[in-house]
Amino acid sequence: MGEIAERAGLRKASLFHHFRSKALLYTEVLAETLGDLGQLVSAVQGDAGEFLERLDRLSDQVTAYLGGNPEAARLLIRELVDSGPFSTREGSEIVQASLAGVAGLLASGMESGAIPRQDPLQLAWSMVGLHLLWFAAPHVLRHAMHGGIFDPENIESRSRATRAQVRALCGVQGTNNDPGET
Amino acid sequence: MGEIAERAGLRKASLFHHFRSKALLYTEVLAETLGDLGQLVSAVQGDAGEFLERLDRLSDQVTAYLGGNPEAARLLIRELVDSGPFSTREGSEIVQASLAGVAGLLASGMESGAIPRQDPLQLAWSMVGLHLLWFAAPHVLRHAMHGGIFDPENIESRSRATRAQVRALCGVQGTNNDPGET
DNA sequence: GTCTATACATCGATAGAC
DNA sequence: GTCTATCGATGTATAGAC
Repeated sequence: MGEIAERAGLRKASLFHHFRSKALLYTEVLAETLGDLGQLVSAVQGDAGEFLERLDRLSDQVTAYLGGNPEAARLLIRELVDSGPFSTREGSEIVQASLAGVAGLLASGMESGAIPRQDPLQLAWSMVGLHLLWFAAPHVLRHAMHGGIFDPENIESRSRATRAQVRALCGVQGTNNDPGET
Repeated sequence: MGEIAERAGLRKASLFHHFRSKALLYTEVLAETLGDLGQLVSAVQGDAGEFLERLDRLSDQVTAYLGGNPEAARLLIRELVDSGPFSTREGSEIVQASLAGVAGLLASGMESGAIPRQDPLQLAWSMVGLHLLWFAAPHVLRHAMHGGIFDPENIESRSRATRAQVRALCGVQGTNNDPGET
């Protein structure tokens, strides 16, 4: 809390005036991040159009969001692996709902024949991991990515790779190799 | 350190007799885990046989290891997303080497034509995420998996799904749906 | 090697002046 | 609303007896 206050340009006691506890501050930030991503899933679910197009759109938007909010992926992964307030309280339902949303989207793709039938939950969870972990470990990949993970050029490169990997993971054929599309 | 000492059946001061600092204890545990997994990769690299067979073997062995060591995946993910001692010191090279090992294995599969050409690093990292995150968030998936993630039956189920997902992620066709093999 | 006791620092949170 | 000052708890680590 001391460091947060310092970066915000005030003292620790003043920060406690705006957030009555550390847990409340944390919960507020996390809820916003989780809500943003959940909205991306909901939007794609309600959209019209081919399943694969919607899947690509979701991949792109998630990548853009995580790329534009460098703390988001780390924050989420830490909450998922540690048992934070969102896993013990009713916040757990939010996580479950988000995951079920992704699984439902994938299940609809299986029913329409766009992707092969498989366990939607395991597929959804692997997809979440695929998206999150890339942006959650900046220092591990900094050696290999010139300019760092959050460099706009590298985000664009990751966006293309993610789209292809998500399709491949779902079992869509012939789209794994980087297509010539710009 | 107090809780660790308690579980080990001695007092905190006695634990500090065996490990001179908390960081040294942590480093020792993490190095063992990282070494175990690195050895799995090295073994598969040196093996003979078809690429896809070796890839399946690696998937199975990694799943078995993570399933048999419930703290391993969480430990690794936390070290990767936080910047622990293994990211600032020369331990970073160990992580880089492990990742490069997986990337190298995948690159060899591309050269032999077993899988489509693509960025080996991005593919390797996504594969790492696919393996780790499943076993790193037990409480999130406990609702959906009866008996919990580490139930032997569920580990077996995850092993089949992982093998198929890894192949699919690499771009191998026609293996995504759970095959009839047992 | 293990213990009790304690030094020393940090952290979440509060009290009360301005 | 922000500040200084401080409480109380916790945590890493050490001292020294046994």
